[in-house]
Amino acid sequence: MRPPCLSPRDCLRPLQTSRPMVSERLIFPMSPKSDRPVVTRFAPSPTGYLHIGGGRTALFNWLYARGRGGKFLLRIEDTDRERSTPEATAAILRGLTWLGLDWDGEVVSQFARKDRHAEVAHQMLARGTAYKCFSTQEEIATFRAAREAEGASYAVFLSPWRDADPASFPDAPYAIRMKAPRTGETVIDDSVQGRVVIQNATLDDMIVLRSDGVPTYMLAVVVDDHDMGVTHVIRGDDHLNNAARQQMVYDAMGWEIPTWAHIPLIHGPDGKKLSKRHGATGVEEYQAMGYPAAGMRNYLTRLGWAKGDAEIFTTEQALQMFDLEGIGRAPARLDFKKLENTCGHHMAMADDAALLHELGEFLVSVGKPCLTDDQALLMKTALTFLKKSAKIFPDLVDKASFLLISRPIVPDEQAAAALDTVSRGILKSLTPQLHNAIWTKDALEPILTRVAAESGLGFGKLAAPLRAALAGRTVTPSVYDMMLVIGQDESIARLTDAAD
RNA sequence: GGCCCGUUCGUCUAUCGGUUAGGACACCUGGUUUUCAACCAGGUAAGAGGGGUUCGACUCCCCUACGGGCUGCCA
Repeated sequence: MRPPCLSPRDCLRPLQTSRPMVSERLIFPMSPKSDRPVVTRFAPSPTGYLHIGGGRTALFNWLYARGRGGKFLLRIEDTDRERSTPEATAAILRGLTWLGLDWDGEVVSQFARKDRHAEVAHQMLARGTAYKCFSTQEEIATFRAAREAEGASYAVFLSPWRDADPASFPDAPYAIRMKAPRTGETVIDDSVQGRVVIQNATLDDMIVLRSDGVPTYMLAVVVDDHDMGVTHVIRGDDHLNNAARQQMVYDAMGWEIPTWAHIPLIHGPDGKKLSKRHGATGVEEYQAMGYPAAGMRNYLTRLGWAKGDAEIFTTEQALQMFDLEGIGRAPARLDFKKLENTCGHHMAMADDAALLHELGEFLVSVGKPCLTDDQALLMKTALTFLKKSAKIFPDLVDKASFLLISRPIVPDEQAAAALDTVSRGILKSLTPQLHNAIWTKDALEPILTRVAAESGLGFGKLAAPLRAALAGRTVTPSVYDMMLVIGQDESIARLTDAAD
């Protein structure tokens, strides 16, 4: 995977549009969009962090494009200067990177393209598909209030300037409004929602360029998506209604409409819109909670999408399977139990070296000390069995505590109880027999079994003090596994410590 | 208020007019075991409600209820 650039400052460059305004129609001369390579994009606003729902939207876009040999682009919708921050952009890039979603080309700054947006607004003016509107916000408010007073069920603002004679134009600031069709209907042919029909009468002439010359979001998305060659717009269904107005811009400019795919939002466990009170909403919080990225991807892919009974799959398999047809239309709820279970499968499937590496990243992300070289070595060996039962990283660290601690081992309350006088005596008789033992499970097993039998105990009774001595606690991995990992000398030393 | 979208086990979902409505998570029971897990086997559990259409509806249509979204010179 290509290392994505991490400095937002370096990344935010305007999209290279070498094509002059006259050549829009020539960008994809003859080929219908179905023949073109897929281009998708993720376009977050840098107002906070990467929301888990945004992460899933990005994932869907990434899977769809990459699974088809297409491109996945990233655009930061930073036109709201008040709310956009470079820190938020950095957080979004970090979140995507952690999820393993790499993007093609440079990150596009929407704000940096404002001149291009304004240019298109003026083109619309020239084409007669937009007009100058001199109405003030007060006039608009008055208009709406009047209509509502008349009992209108909805108040679509009708600008008096729509068909006004240019000779009557005052010398005043104006906004550019799209001249939207007043009658008929706009049909959104959506790959997820199906055929959605919007009555044009319910839509007003939206502003494409504000009176201060700043383009609006509605115009900017369309221009950017077009210029970036986006073929498939996969985004939250909160944009479904917007799609109708945006489609009008495509029509006004004679541009080819992309394939729409409006996916449902993610809800919290209680079915309400996912918010802070449900706990984690930011992707990075999930990283800090210790969910492995591969498990996270798998879970998020299955949340709102399905292909038969497929539940646990690798990213490569997801790339193969993912399609728009499998996306559901109802919002899905986050289920932490299932997330954890999915992560457990991925933990068990993971390559040891890769897992060790990701564990290191997890420790860094939560500000815990990195493993020492010695610990890492032991961990690498222990991973072969630890990963089978651990689900998330904190789980893994906890199960590995026996190799992270060092002598003298301080037993916890239960461990101390297990190391009573009788048990210590048994350990005392066991230790000498280990000095010359061959350090394999096959060789150790008969020794421990014999000692247990000689003490008149079942092996289970011997295991308790062994755990206490080796790990300082009573809940641990198998005693053989632990002894093999920490080695003969260390094992004997710990047993000797405990026996005294 | 208006418009748009949605509604299958507790949760994620399969089904694309005819199925004993399937799988996964969770839960319960049993097994295995060296503790906790993990693992294995089994079980409980669903078409929001009401009308149509049809020989036959979870599936198609309408209404209601509930949830969500949009309705800005925000994105």
